[in-house]
Order: sequence, then structure tokens, then C-alpha cells
Amino acid sequence: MRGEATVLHADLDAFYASVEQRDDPALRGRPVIVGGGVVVAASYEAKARGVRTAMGVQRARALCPDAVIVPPRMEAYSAASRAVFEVFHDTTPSVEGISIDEAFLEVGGLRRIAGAPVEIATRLRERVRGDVGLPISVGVARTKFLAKVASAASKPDGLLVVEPEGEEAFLHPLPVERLWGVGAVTAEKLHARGIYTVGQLAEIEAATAEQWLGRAAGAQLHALARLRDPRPVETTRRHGSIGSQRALGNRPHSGGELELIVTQIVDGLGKRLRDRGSSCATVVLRLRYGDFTKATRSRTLPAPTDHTETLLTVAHSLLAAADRDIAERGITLIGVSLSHVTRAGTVQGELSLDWNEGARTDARLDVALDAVRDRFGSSAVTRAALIGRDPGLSAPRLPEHE
DNA sequence: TCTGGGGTCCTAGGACCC
DNA sequence: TCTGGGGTCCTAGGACCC
Repeated sequence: MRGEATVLHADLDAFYASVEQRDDPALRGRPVIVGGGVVVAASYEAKARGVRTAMGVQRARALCPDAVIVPPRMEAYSAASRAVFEVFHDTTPSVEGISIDEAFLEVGGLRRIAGAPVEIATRLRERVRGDVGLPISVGVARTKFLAKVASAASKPDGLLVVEPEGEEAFLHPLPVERLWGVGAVTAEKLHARGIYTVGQLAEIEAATAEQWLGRAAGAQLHALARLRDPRPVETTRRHGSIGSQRALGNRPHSGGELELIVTQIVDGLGKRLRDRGSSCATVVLRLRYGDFTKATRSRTLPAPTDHTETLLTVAHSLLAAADRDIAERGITLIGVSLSHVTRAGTVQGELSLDWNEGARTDARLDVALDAVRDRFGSSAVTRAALIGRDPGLSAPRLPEHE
């Protein structure tokens, strides 16, 4: 017995390009490419000429000489995204944002007050068009995955409902590439074994898929092919990491130049961290060498921090450790990610007041621990919460708890 | 095809602890 | 002193998504 189709997947069409066309009437009806070195987004007029995301702008220009190429305006897209998400949250309390331009909405409990899912979806599309001025496609289905495939199939500016009894007929003829998690590498592995459609993948055994594709990926993709997708719409998505990177072109770069870029990147990330009241525990340096092979170098801190100075010290030492590789192989991209991001700033602030008053003895530590437990509950007490702003306290570890 | 920028999740080996 | 199993954390790499 299958449930009802109550999950919406709402996905803005050619988002960045649509914002540009909305804001500049001269661009409407014309092929628009948003990008610098590569195509970040293309309007449907440009897509019709073969322009694709991630394609070099040179090539895109050759395919579509009359295209208007505009640089990205991230602030405008963020603002448009916020406006669209306001409409989402106005539609249902159960919204799961996936990216800047798409979200899942659970509308199952709203039938009496707001009508059937298809009616809700229709109104949602009208409101995004009317209030924000952007086209949006919506898929409606029983599961998140099916809703997502449905919205993609409905594009551009469409609405598609997949009824529970029509799921196999809808999904199984599609190419395996349409499965969420099948990219170029996985598609090639499946093709090599004669699997081209979702239906063919559904016919083999799960164990076989796991053998071919790895345990997690194999099981997941096989389940999706068999229409099993138990993941609920989740309103609280954790933020695991933030990062920033710069492509450098192919010319040589001095050590000082790289250090400056890393400093600028970390400075920006530190601000973002503090704006959100978060801290991070791991600093990852991302490199792409002259031959475009990639590498990462990471270090986990003794305690989470939001201090730019601390993050900079770590990032610079990671960069110094990669010096020789960079000198030998050249560098075409450098970036920094901060991961293990948690909201932990407040607790650190509370404790630093205590430390300033006297010697750090175990007894004082216990008093502080009790204070934090009282206030935040025992689960809040980690070494992360305690070794914070006092640089002198970075080496010793606190006694383990639990 | 001469390759952006922002993310998530999984795998695998080694260190370390109980 | 040797051996084993189980669990967690860290690091590095890779696939994938928008």
C-alpha cells in the first residue's frame, strides 16, 4: 500500500539567468549566459543552442554568438532566493532547502485548509511568478526523489504530478543518469554492465549493485530505482562546512601572493562564521595543481574556534607544508574550507570570564564544568566548549566526560 | 572541453583507546 | 607480554550536486 503524493519539489528555472532577465528587460527573450571563465548559468534561449553549465565561455560564445554574457551578481541571487523561500514558508511549515534555488515542501497535512497538493503547487507557482517575478517548476510525488525527478521532467516553467500508481511507468524508462547520485563515473560503470535505464537497475539484485558501486551508493541507488525512498522532508538541515576558493589561471604565483589570497579567503570565512554564531574545528586547504589534479591538506584544531587569527595560523602552516608540491607542479586553484561547523560560540564566551580571575586549577575547571552543565545540559559539555579563547589553554586537554 | 564556486556524502587506512 | 575485537577520530581522496 503506497501513501499519497504529498511531497513538492520546487526548483527555479535557470535561476541566475532568470534573475538577470527579470532585472533587465532588454535581456528577455534573448540568450543570456551568466559567467566569467565558465558558464555558471544559461537561460533557456541559450540552452536551446547547446550552451551548458560548466562549459567554457569561449565554446559557449562559438555556439551562440548573439548571447549576452553577464558577470554573476551573487547578492541579487541571494535576495531573490530569500524572497522565494518566504513564499515556501508561507505555503507550509515543512520546508527543506536544498540549495539557493530549490526546496522540498511537505504539504500532506494541509488538505483541509489549503486543498490538494496539486492545488497548493499551482498557487505556489503563481505566487513566485507574481510576487518575485521568476519562473519555477514543481514536481509532486510520494517521495522526495520522485518529486525531484518530476520537477526536472516538467521544466521549464512546469508542474507535474506523479500519482502513486503511475510511478513505475514514469521512472523506469528514464536513463540511469536521472538517478540522484549517478554522475559520469557511476553512469559509465553501469553502462559497462549493460544497465542504461532505471528499470534495468531495478531488475538486478541489491547485492549486485552494492558490489559494483560500493556499499552505500549501490544500496541507495538500487533502492531509488525500486521506488524506495523513506527520507522525510526535514526542516532542520545542519550546516557542515563553509568554504571559498579562487581559480588562479596558469601563470606562476609567488609564495607571498598565495599567502595573501589565503589570508583574504580565511578573513572572509571567519566573518561568515561569526555572523552565524558558529565555530569550526577543521581547516581544509584545497589545491589544484598545474596539471589540474587536486589535493587537500587538513588539520583539526584542539577546539572549535571562530577566531580569524587562529584559523589563519593553521591555514598558513598547511600552505607552507604544500610549498614544495606547489613549486614543482604549479598551482591553478587555491581554496579553504572550514568543516565541523557547529554553533558553539556562546559557551566559549561564558567561560572566558572565569579564566581571567585566577589560576587554572582542576578545581576551577570542575566549577566551570558544573556551571556549563547547569546552564546548557550535560551534552553541551565538551572540550570544545571549554578550551576556547584563551590561547594558553590550547595544549592541555580536559578530563573526558561521559 | 582547457576547465567556476559553493557545497554534501562516502571510503579507507592509521592512530588510539578500552 | 601477547592477542583480539570494537569503536572513534583524523586525514586524504573522490564522486556528485546545483
